[in-house]
Amino acid sequence: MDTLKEILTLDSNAKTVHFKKGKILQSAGANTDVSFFVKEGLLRSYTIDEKGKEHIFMFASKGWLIADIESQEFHQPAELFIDCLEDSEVVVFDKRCFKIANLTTDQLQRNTHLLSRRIAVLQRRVLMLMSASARERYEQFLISYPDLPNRVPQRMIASYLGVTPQALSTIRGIQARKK
Amino acid sequence: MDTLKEILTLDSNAKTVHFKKGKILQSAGANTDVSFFVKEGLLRSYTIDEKGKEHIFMFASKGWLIADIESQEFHQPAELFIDCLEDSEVVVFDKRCFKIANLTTDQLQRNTHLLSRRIAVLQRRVLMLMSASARERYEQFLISYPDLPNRVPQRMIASYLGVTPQALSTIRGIQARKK
DNA sequence: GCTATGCATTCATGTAGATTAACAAATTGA
DNA sequence: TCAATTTGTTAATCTACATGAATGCATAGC
Repeated sequence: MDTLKEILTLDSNAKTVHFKKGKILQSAGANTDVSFFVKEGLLRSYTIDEKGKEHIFMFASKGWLIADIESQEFHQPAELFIDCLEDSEVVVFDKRCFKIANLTTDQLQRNTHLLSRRIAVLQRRVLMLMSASARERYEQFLISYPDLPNRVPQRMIASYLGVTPQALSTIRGIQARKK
Repeated sequence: MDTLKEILTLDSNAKTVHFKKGKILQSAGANTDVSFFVKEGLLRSYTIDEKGKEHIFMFASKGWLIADIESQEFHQPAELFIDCLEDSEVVVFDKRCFKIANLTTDQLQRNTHLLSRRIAVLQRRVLMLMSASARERYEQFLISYPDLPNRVPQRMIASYLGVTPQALSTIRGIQARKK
């Protein structure tokens, strides 16, 4: 929970807030002046395309940061929605607290490491989306996030994987029959 | 070119090397103790899947860093190949130079910004792969990287987009006829 | 300069996964 | 507690894109 300690020391305005399941914390089109740190519970970020279809970009459980980094970096309105999949305790803090000049070297280093790991996860995600079949992506997902299938509806896992709920159901059916 | 200056002051072993087009700088399976900064020319990183098919992860032209961040972060053998698409001048430096304790705050901050932008680019890439058709991804690519079509063979653009060269050719044929 | 290899295009066919729909089971809410 | 909604499953059809193959051009190597 080092990240949490840092945030609290960095941004005196950061506050822990309790949100109910279903609460929308950020909507596409809004400005993106805050980020979220999950103390307890489960959040997700997602887009809605022109056809009204949801595409889940990431899940964030205990200990994770979640934010629309693309929009923050390019100073544009949010592209992602962020909402609660469970009742959650969330630290809401100003994204700029990571850019204040008087961060300690230690804090910046730890931050660098967090960002690098996020890049690593995204690198894998891109390569999987480009080269692996839906079944392979699902199997990899189960290994990477073994607790999520118990916590989120299957259709959201499908959305994260980039397939329809029907396709994922079929994959699971085939796998179950193989045993 | 601030990045270059930083690298040279940080890693006294960093050296500029000239490579010929086609030169492979890193192979999958090798250890990943170095990163590459492109002073001039064009590099790319890519995987080769079980069927022997290439999937281009990124292009790096003048001013870009390229490395297998996933493998570096998780201390695993490289998953990506890196090679030269043009005769190139490249600064080869130890990745650990970014982790040395005595970086200045300013250097770390600039590094943080570089990493954030990379995340931003990857976020967009993931969302595109999940929600956009091949044609839409191609049109977006032309906007984001207008110079690349003149510098790399079309089949590599197809590989970056996650489609076959034939599919991209068909898309271009349709677009040309529409005009 | 000529051959060989690689590249882009086009077409015929195959297929993973989307779409649509119908139904059963689980969850939610008054 | 019971109706209403959401979720997961299965199946029939459709479609974007893959695969494989043939052809014409460009490029590179000898």
